[in-house]
Amino acid sequence: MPRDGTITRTRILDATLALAMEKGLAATSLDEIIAKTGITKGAFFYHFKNKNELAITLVKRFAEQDHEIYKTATARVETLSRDPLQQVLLLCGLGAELFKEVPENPGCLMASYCYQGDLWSEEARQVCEVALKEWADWIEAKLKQAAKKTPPAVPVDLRQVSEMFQVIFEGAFILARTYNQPDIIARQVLAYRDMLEALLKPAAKPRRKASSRRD
Amino acid sequence: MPRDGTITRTRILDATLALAMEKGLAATSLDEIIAKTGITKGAFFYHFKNKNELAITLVKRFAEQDHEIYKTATARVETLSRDPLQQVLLLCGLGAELFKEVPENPGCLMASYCYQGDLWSEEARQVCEVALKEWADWIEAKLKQAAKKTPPAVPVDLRQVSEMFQVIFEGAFILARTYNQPDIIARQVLAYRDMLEALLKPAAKPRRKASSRRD
DNA sequence: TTATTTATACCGACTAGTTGGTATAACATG
DNA sequence: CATGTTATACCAACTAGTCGGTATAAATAA
Repeated sequence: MPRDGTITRTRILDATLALAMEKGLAATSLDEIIAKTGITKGAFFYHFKNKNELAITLVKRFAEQDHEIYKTATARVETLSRDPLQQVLLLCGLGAELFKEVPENPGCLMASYCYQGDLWSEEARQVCEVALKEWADWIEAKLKQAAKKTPPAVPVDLRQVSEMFQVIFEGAFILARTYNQPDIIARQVLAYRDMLEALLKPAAKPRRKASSRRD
Repeated sequence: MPRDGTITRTRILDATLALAMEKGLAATSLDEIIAKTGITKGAFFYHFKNKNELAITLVKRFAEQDHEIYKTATARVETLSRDPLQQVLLLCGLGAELFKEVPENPGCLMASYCYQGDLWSEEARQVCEVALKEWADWIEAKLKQAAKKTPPAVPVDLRQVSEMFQVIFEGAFILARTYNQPDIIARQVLAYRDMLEALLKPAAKPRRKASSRRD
């Protein structure tokens, strides 16, 4: 076996992700990608048959990493609490924590693709849809359990409330960039958490466990 | 004065907006723009000195139109109700109504620019920031009035809750595109409205609101 | 052992077409 | 006419993608 090509391949993907987050993949030329990776045209086209295949590969990897985060995060909150509402609230807390330490260019590759038609193939769309829906499905199940115990004071579509979890992230990324203020992401997720709590927590029953609350 | 160039100018902007929403401005060539407008290169460069100036002009127009919507919408809800919370809830209702009839490519030009670094100049950023903040400012003022009358059951950052209005829209645009399901925009705004109501509306039963939270 | 084969990994000059942008002449209208 | 508006022709730089060739290292064979 010759030199290990997967290293180069990974470096291409990493470089491309960084550039895509910074300026969008559509506006990123292959020359920039190979320059940042430190390889040549030939090497690039050995690993990817064209730019579009690179785009698909990149978003698939992004979705896989998202899936890993989903699995570990949900598993973790399910061990931290037995109450479904608390589990969701904790998940929000974890999400906020993830964006406490601010990444260089906070954003979502899927959202980036959304607004760049060339990359938004049906294949990429489906990958993203699946990746997003698993979060909403999990949250919805939890919220419905919670609502059974303590029905919300106003009639509300719990599916939408669940999908709002993703909506908050995607929207917050955009505001973070527009305001040049990355901490808005964590703040928004926490605000969403608090609104969830107001919507679904038991009214005045003294059976409340002390949950540590950040300041 | 000879022929009226403002017509051509407007047609250029309209064509560009449509293309930018569909595939992103970075991936849209001037040739496509002039083809869609039905003019030639010469006419284009008479009206705009380069592509970047077109981008700035377009986002400024977008922000102006947004400002008009803001003015009429807030004025309208302020006549429809005297209660600040109801005004905000009505504003959400209006927002949902706007996206009931689905536009061809639901989305926000500002968000599109966000993810395409070339266009995201500091000038464009500031235009967007101002446009977005006036909504949040108005909502925040209303929610603070409402919270004075009926404090929320959980401690919550009302500034974040106000900015969430924009966050919901921006995030919902992305989910609408990802799910290929444009009605998610209206649904999300309505879910946000319902959560607002749960957070701030006077309790049906005039019970005591002892929010004793020891941290 | 050593020579040969084979498959993977990579290089960099090249091409055909596209890009944003310019130069300049023609046209319209007061 | 003069000024504002549009058209044609063109360019230099850049684009994605190709192609012939090279380097590496393991497997095989002498």
